[in-house]
Amino acid sequence: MSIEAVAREAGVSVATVSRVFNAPDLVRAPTREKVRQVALRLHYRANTSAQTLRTQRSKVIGVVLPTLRNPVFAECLEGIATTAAEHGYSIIPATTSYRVEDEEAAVASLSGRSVDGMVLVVANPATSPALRRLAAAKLPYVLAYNRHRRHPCVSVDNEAAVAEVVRLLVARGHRRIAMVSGELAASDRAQQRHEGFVRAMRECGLPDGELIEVPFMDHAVRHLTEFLQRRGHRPTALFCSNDLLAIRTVRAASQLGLQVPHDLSVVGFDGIELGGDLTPSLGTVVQPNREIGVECVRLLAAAMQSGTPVAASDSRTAPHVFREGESIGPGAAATGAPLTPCLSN
Amino acid sequence: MSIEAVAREAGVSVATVSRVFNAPDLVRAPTREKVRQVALRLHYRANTSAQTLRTQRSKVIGVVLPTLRNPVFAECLEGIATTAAEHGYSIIPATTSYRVEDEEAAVASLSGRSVDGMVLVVANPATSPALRRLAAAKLPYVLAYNRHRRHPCVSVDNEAAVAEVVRLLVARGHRRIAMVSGELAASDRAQQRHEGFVRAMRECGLPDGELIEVPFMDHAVRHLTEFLQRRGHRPTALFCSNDLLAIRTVRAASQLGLQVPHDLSVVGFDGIELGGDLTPSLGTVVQPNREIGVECVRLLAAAMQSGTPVAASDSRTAPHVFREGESIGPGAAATGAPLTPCLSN
DNA sequence: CTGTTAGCGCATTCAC
DNA sequence: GTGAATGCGCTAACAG
Repeated sequence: MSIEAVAREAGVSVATVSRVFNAPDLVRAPTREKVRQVALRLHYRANTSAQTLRTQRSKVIGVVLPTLRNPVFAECLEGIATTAAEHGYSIIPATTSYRVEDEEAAVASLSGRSVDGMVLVVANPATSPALRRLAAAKLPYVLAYNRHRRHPCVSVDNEAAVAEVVRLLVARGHRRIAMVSGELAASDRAQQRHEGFVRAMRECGLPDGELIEVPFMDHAVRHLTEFLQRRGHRPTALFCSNDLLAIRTVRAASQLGLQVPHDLSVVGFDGIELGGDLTPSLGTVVQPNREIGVECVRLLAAAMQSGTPVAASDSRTAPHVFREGESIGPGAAATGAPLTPCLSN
Repeated sequence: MSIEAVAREAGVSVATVSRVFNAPDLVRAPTREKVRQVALRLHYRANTSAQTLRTQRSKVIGVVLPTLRNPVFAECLEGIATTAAEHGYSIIPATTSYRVEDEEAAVASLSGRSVDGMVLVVANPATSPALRRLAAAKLPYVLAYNRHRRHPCVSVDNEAAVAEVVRLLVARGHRRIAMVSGELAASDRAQQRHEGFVRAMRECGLPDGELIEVPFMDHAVRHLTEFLQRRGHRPTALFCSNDLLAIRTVRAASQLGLQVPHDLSVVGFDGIELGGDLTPSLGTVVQPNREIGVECVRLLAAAMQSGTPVAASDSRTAPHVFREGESIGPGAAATGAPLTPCLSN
């Protein structure tokens, strides 16, 4: 089942067989058909390693992401995989568990696999050593979810999205709004969303919104339960930096006997598919997770085609949409207080 | 950064450089160190394609699964990826969207990538043409979640697990129990779980449990809503063939004003991580999804090491555990009716 | 212990 | 249009 076997069986040279698959036009139709037939009969499949070695192009895209346990990334990877396949690429995923050192290791490992390009979700593009390496290796790459002016990124406008959420909550009468987040230091997304939150609260003339930082996802429920218990003058709405956190926030509330949304409104961010099927359904900022993956691959494919790296200026801002959900109710402060100016936006 | 460059720079032959990385013991310590240092300085990374071409082993495991949008498979893939990495393998995943023809395509594509082995989740091992090919190609493979005596599988005992669920529901007073499933024809798991359901109901002396078949996951909620509405004498408990379905069942109930678990108990199957954080938390049969992936890779690694295919007799039954959840309440029929014999098991 | 050498399977000049 | 020959980078004999 090597090219040579096919050549022999078809009574032509290996070069001709190669041409039949890589440049059919250069081969006379009868010869071409003959070869194709023989190849089919012998179940011939070109050896990818040999092709890669010879052409120096592997037709493989490396994918680095934090974890598949967060549906956001699983959905995105699905988009990446599908689109890559459409373009004739395979993918090799590697997960980092949010560990920066693992980002480097993953990039190194994938480079060794001589991938043609990479899609990655890093903790923070500004400080990622993995990215320096990539750039140095002149390997085309695109970041997903990250957002940085010096790197090619596909992501939503986190700050704008959060601002919309805050305005919406305010419009519904909420005044005491707090934000729930994982460690801010852990990712640029968390920082940007928090940034947007702080700014939007200010613009709405509200006191600085409190930040509830949950260090470990595993302890989120306990952490949040304690917070909600401790606070005397409880927030009427919690904006969560991601859907997984939002789901846990709902649980924490319920464990204290608080009804969502009656006693507490909860908003998420990410738009994981499950969210809409939950009870109460999760109000959230929906990112087009699958499409983000798709777009990353498209950019990458174009770059790999032309042999040029993807430029930072090729970055795309993916559209986000707010999805209404039953987890959001009217604020207790529906006292007819005057609407703040920011609502006119 | 080829092996030759390193050899030249270190003043040794390429063979020595190769040995330093593949059989260090064969090289005198000083030489070894010298080479290592040079390699490090030159950022040398062995070219995987060349290695593959030469050794005929790619150190890659192909993974075929239905979708990453079901957390079950995402969790499993995470286990596969991690364990593969520990064994020095990369993975190339391919998704089939539950389409049998895509299973074949995926296997073909991965074979072309000359993977050393494969982990797959197929619709039905008994009828899968993809598996025939694999066996013919003498490529070692392991099935995850599938269960078939003629193939090496890692899976839980679906029938036994379902029987436990039924008994538990009966013990809590439920008598009218129905099962919710996707298309039975779509997978052996669905069939086995249904099989177990029917048998357990019978063993408990209950009338044949009704089956609610939901053809498309997307319409699950609507479908279930209609069912619950239509039925006069409604079941008091619904056993769902998987967690995604269970979540949607809860939603359908809630849309009709039914309280879970007060008016209806819902049990799932799969044990996706999210389930425990939902409100109400999801009672379900927990499969060790990550571990299933881990075990598949272990079996595969052993086989690839020894050059022998994985035998059907190497199949493992992964332990399942029932996770209690708030979605399960007492049956309305807590009338003090005598417990059925099957409860003594 | 180390060096020389022959392919692994293929794409791609360069002749014809 | 087609064939012969070269080498991609590496490992595994085999020689020394």
